Amino acid sequence: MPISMKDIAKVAGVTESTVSRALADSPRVNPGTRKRIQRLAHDLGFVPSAIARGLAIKRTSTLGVVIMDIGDPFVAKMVLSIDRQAQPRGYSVILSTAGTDPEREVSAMRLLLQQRVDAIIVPDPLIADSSLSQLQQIGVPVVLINGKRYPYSVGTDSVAAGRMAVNHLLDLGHERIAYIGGNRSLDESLERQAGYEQALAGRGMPIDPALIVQGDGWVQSGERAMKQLLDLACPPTAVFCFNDLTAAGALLCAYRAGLHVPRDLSVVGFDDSTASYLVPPLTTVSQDSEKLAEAALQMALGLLAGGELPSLTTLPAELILRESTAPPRAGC
Amino acid sequence: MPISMKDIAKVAGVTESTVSRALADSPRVNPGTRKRIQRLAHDLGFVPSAIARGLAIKRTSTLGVVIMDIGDPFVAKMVLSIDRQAQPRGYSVILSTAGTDPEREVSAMRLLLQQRVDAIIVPDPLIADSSLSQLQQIGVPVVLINGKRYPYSVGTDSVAAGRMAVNHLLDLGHERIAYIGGNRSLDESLERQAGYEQALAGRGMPIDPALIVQGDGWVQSGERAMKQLLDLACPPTAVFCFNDLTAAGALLCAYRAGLHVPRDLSVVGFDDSTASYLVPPLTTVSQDSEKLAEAALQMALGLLAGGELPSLTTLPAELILRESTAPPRAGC
DNA sequence: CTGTTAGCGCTTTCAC
DNA sequence: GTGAAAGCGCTAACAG
Repeated sequence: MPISMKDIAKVAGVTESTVSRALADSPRVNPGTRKRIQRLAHDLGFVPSAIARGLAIKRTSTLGVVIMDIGDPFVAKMVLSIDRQAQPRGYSVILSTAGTDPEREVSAMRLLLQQRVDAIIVPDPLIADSSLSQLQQIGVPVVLINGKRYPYSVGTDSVAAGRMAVNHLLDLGHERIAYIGGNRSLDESLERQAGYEQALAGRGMPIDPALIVQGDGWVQSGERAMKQLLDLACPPTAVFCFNDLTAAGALLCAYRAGLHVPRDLSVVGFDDSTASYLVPPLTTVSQDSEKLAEAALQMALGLLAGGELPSLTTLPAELILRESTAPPRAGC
Repeated sequence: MPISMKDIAKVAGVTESTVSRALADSPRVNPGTRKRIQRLAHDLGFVPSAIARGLAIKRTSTLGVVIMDIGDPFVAKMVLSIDRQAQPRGYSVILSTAGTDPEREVSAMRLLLQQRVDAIIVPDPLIADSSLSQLQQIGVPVVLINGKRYPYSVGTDSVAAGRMAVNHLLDLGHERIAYIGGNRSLDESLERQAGYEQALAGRGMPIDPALIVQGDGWVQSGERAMKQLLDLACPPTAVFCFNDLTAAGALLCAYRAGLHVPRDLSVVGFDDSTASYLVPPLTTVSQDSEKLAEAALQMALGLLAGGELPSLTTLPAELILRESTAPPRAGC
């Protein structure tokens, strides 16, 4: 069994409270004894019990993160970023995977509540509208990342991001630009699509429904969707994808069709999760996971402290130009 | 404040212990009252405090996972798998990122100990030899994934895996096969390299030091290493890479050099983390993260229960044939 | 079957 | 500057 403050107290010939104070660097303890106790604690290999402390002060310095367990690289990146941001603030991250069932997202939170996490962060939530209201009653602050239907959320400005991506393609001279959506985080997909439509509208270009096809955020669906697009009488010369995985699928489809990217087809992804690994390296819209994590944390801790409600925080996205986009070769 | 057993007890007109028993489905309580209390607890929205429970029984049903925070997709996959395996066993996962500094790996563990995790799992450890001994003294079971220098570890049989990968290339008729290593998990890289050498030796082929080049496990290093190999007077016709990221770099390099994979160059990766997204889809050695996680958990929980020391568990790897390997086109 | 009591390891008034 | 005492929410003997 690990040694406790009581043990230290005994050895130091003081009482437990003094040890507690000394270890907390309280000014209300003689500097001499403080030093002595701290040394002693160190020498004895004392490891304070965060859970006992948590019980006593009713805060655990612990953060819950809920994800569906699908291996979305962007989500993985977010988790790591959240942890990296939490650590210096003295917070530990407890993970809870929910699977793809939206119902389970709430039960995953319940698990975290048992651990008495101080707050909960949910990247790319799949939350049903019906559950949204519950979040407020849950007892601890809940902050969503990219879940704009909920008051407390931080997210990328996906509409602007979509516009930016498509404007880039328009600037290159493309006239038939497709969008492959994803249902992974439906709101997000719709926003990106809105940006797509706005960009086209901005140039007075028509929106061809045949050029909008839904995938599910995975490679395979991207491949399938792209195939469908290429089979069109007048196929697109460029495609904007819901995320990098979808774009990877599009790339693969082009490869199999013997098309060269970007010469014959331009593709742009989203997330910058996997984009730089691909051949060719993918032009993509980058969401800064580090900044998102930081904003989410600040909001969560702000809510904890009972601060003013900053409500929704929106971060800009950045278009990363790589090698998957170029001027179109030919119209149809 | 969340409601407690005491609250329930008051409402139910019984004592706290009865509530505790009822909620634990203890047989030592009247089925009638048990039911009643359980309903009551549910209706009151009772969320048991895992930390109080942990304090009392000295087990938290909590698992620590230490990773360096680099975004290795394989590690991310492992974390998710561990969590997925832990959940049904009633365990929660607490994450602790250590950065790339091996020293911090141990301090990350100290953090987890504060949370009184029941056991610690470390995927792809970077642990210095000097720290290894400390792990045993840490007070809770520590099991490493792919860290064979430590008694308690589970891992892929990387030597066999390397052999398998290279034998595949040999079977295709390749005679100049390179290995691009990684320092990410050095032991692992050396084992994979050993497998490479054994396979060559098995066919009576010489080992050309010029064909072995070290990377660092990242895409860029793979690209750089591949370039170096292609610049050889007599370049390899196939390359076996430390991991998929390295292989992605090799792919990229080939692309830039105008080489077609697999026609002009065969490449095989390792991990199956990112392999299926690539163009062309990568032939790779798959480590089953789910099985690794399961084995690690079993070992950890076994140690916790004071069971027999299963010591090192080795799992087989599987070669996944995709589209990045083919017979060589020409010798040099 | 249920209540009483003590205690897990720490913090925090309130006195001295 | 330090000690004594109570309590955080739960479990676990030990009685009855």
